[in-house]
Amino acid sequence: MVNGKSILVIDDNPAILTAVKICLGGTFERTLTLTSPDKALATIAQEHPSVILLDMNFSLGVNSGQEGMMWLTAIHRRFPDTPIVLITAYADVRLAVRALKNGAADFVTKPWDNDELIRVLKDAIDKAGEVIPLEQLENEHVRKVLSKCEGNMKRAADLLGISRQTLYNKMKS
Amino acid sequence: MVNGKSILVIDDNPAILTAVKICLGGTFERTLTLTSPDKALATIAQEHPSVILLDMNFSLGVNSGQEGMMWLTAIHRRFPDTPIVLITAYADVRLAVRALKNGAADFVTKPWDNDELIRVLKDAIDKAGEVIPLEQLENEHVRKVLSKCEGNMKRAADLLGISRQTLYNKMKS
DNA sequence: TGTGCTTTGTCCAGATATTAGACACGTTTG
DNA sequence: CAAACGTGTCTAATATCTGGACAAAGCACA
Repeated sequence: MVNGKSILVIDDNPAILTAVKICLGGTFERTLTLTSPDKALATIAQEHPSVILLDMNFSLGVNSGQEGMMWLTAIHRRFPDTPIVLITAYADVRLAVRALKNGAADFVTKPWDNDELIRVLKDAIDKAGEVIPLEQLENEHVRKVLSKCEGNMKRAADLLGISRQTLYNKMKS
Repeated sequence: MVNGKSILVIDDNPAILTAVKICLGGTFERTLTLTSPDKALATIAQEHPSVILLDMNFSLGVNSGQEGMMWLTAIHRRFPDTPIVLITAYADVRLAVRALKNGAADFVTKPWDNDELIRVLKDAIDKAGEVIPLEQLENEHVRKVLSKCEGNMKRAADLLGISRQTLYNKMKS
């Protein structure tokens, strides 16, 4: 966990798994693979991969992506800190949108571009690693709510669950 | 602003504009339209629409969506509280992903389904209207960081920019 | 196995922030 | 106009945050 990044790739096609493994070998210290998401949760719990690359289409013939979406939500709920990048052969905008709304870090389509895949995975890890100081988070949220209330400090304070004076103080700084 | 929701539709095709206007007439109290995003910022500042429906492809022949993406970021930066739903004729997954990452509330493709469009727009408004109390936001963030630090409270407190004891207190509640 | 370094849980006392309440004043609204 | 509402400001009690300290526990590594 000190510095070497690891990745867990889940795809039911062993050929893809091999290809990805070779492609990512130079980037990640360890590349774990699974041909089925069944044991994904256990594997993640044990190995703590830095990022997960999850194929959306399992159970041959079912290409709606329901399967992958289900696993995405399951994994994301269990490990909200581990970024999940989805990959699918069926470029479906609606699916991609739904995936991102369900917590996916990114969404790429097959056939993929190696460099782009690596960039996407790195970005996902970087973004997941960022930690926003509490005060900054607070300030940003306060400003957002205040602007939504069109400057009405009383209402904003109310919505935020703090007193009006406290909101004053927070604005000064 | 009390209850009647308004929408601003930006599309360079007047026919689409008319179609959308009719489709949304029963849902929104006011439907504003623009055939070019040039005056979008001014219009938004003046009219405060509840949601914006923005077409991605202006300047005929340029279909990469760059134009729309530019306007998305510009509008989103200026009015972060106003949800922006993108619409495009060119179903491009990569574009959709980038749009969502750039702050779009949703992404739909032409031809659209009226009911779905209305649902998406309503969702966008609802989501934008939600206000999370400051304490809840704080707690969620603290727990996230703490789990990312694998329970190491000293490091978590450090990353959060608070003292270790304060983190203790926050955990108790 | 032992030695250092880090982390933990707990305490303290001073500094800072938050709170409810109050007040005069300006603005909105019916 | 009058009532209701928001603002800016103040106070005093309360709560929270902070740095510092301490022994004990955990861990890394020779």
